[in-house]
Amino acid sequence: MDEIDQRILRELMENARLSHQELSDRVGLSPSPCARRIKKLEADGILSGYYARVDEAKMGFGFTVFISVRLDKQIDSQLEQFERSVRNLSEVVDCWLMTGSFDYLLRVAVSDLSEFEVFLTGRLTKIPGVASIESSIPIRRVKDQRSRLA
Amino acid sequence: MDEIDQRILRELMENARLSHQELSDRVGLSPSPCARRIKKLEADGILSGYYARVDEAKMGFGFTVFISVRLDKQIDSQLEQFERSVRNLSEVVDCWLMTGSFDYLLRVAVSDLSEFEVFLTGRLTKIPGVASIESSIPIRRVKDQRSRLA
DNA sequence: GATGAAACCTTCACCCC
DNA sequence: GGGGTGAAGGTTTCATC
Repeated sequence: MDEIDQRILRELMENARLSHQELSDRVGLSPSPCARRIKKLEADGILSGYYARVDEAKMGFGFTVFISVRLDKQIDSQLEQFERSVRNLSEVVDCWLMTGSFDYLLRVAVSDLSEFEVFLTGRLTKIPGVASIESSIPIRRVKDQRSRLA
Repeated sequence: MDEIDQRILRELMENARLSHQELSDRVGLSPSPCARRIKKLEADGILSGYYARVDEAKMGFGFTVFISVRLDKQIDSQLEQFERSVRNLSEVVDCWLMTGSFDYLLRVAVSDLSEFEVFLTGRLTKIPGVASIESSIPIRRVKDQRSRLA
């Protein structure tokens, strides 16, 4: 992992569709060593996938809410059930299990406040074991780097 | 935007490197109408980019911390200065401006607790106007869908 | 929405330092 | 060990139906 690998990662993080030829221009190498390095980064699991970004606002889900959830019991079976439910809820785009009070932190994408209410009362609070919920509404995203490089 | 467009988006969200041929097999179309639909989705801004994912743990930044930051004054110039600083801090991978108490919510990726301390005391608290900081440490990511489709 | 031809890109063996 | 070259095979693109 040298300076050139770093530059390759930086370029691909911004544009995964760059051809080896264009990439090789930008990092100062010819296409085939470039391709070889990419193959190695993939084999090592450092490059762990390529994905398209879909604009949430354009899809009609431009209203984001962060939700902290506490369960009434922190037993395995209840965590598993909650996590299974959350994975099946299309509104939940991100979810972390937190230390401390054994909360979950969720990022939810909906169309507006009224759809959020439907989600909250009709879906999230229906999951067994959900004890309390706290919502925070963001104004805008300031930075979205997706993962750290250096 | 019909069922086939949805399926194209779903496939590309999982694997942006799919060739038009393979994609066309999966959605039940031949390659060129497939390519035309992708072009249109890109032109409409629905497909807003293609990104490589870099494994944070493999890069040595497997320790994630969420931080809530409050500024002492919520005036424009101070928000701007804070946001400029945050964009320049490589440890900060995600940042949202929140409603309510005009906090920022940050996701920070570091190697371990000691690097986190360096970041906290050496960088974040050095930004002018930072009044209070609250850290939360996640155990693991339960869901990472990146954006909502349906 | 499908077909097919031209242009382009990726891949790999091989050579070089 | 790592970088360059070139040819074969596959992919994207576009006019056309």
